[in-house]
Amino acid sequence: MRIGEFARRAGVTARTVRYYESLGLLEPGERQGAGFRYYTEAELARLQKINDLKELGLSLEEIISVVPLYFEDPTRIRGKQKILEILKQHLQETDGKLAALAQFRIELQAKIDRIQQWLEEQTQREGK
Amino acid sequence: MRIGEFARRAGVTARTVRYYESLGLLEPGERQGAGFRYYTEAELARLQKINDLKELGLSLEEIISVVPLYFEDPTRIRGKQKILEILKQHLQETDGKLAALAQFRIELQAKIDRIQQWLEEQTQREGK
DNA sequence: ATTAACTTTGACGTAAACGTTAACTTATTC
DNA sequence: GAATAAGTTAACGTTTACGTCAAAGTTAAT
Repeated sequence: MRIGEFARRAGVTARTVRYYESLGLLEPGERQGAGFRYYTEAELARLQKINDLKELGLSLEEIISVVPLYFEDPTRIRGKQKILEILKQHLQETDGKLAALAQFRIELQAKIDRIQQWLEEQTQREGK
Repeated sequence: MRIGEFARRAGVTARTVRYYESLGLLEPGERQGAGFRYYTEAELARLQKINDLKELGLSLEEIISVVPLYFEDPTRIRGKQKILEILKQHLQETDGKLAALAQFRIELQAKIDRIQQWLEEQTQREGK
């Protein structure tokens, strides 16, 4: 498929796709005819995974180092020792974020409960 | 304390402090003498909470709406209904992120285990 | 053949979140 | 009192992640 359909199906713009290619996040799509890029379903899956990782708050630079793990045999990737270190660091950061987000959630819930309860008391006090 | 010490203790720069004040994230520090800002321990606590929320990936704009809840009686804050909606949305987004991060962690751990096991097999195969 | 839709590259613009610099004043230390 | 450190505002610079535009060409449908 061409870049417009590729981008649409992934929920991004063609500009984004060319930008990711320039970063090395996406392979240069196979060029045909007058230089048009053509993409495969496999490449679409990769772009969708990139989107997922972005949603997690990873920067594009971080995604560059992480995304190969989803589409290549990890044992065949170059520089495994280094990747192992990067992964462990990611894991540690992820654990920290999980804990912080869970705490944030508890605090949020408590405040929601408090405001909600107060509003209900106000409503009852108004005789409604 | 003055802005330099205030920033240092919070782990940010004076530029950041002035920027946050311009956004309304921080109260304008009390001015003395020739316009120097002076800050209190309470304001330091607020700045540290802002940092914590930033670490969670919230934008400064989002932090503006969330941070008052930590330092003011939620029932006394203006526009409670609206804040309740914002909080509920945050809670929903936080739950989504928690689930996604947990999944991401599982995937990361699995890949770490796989690479680690392969490396160990390599080492044993080398008779070392 | 015509036309609409799509593509290309390059480059400037935008937003968020500051960093850095300049010019000037004040506070602190010796 | 001099020297040094710290403070002020304003403004331009930087980075990340694109958006938008221009100019020109290609592809696909009719």
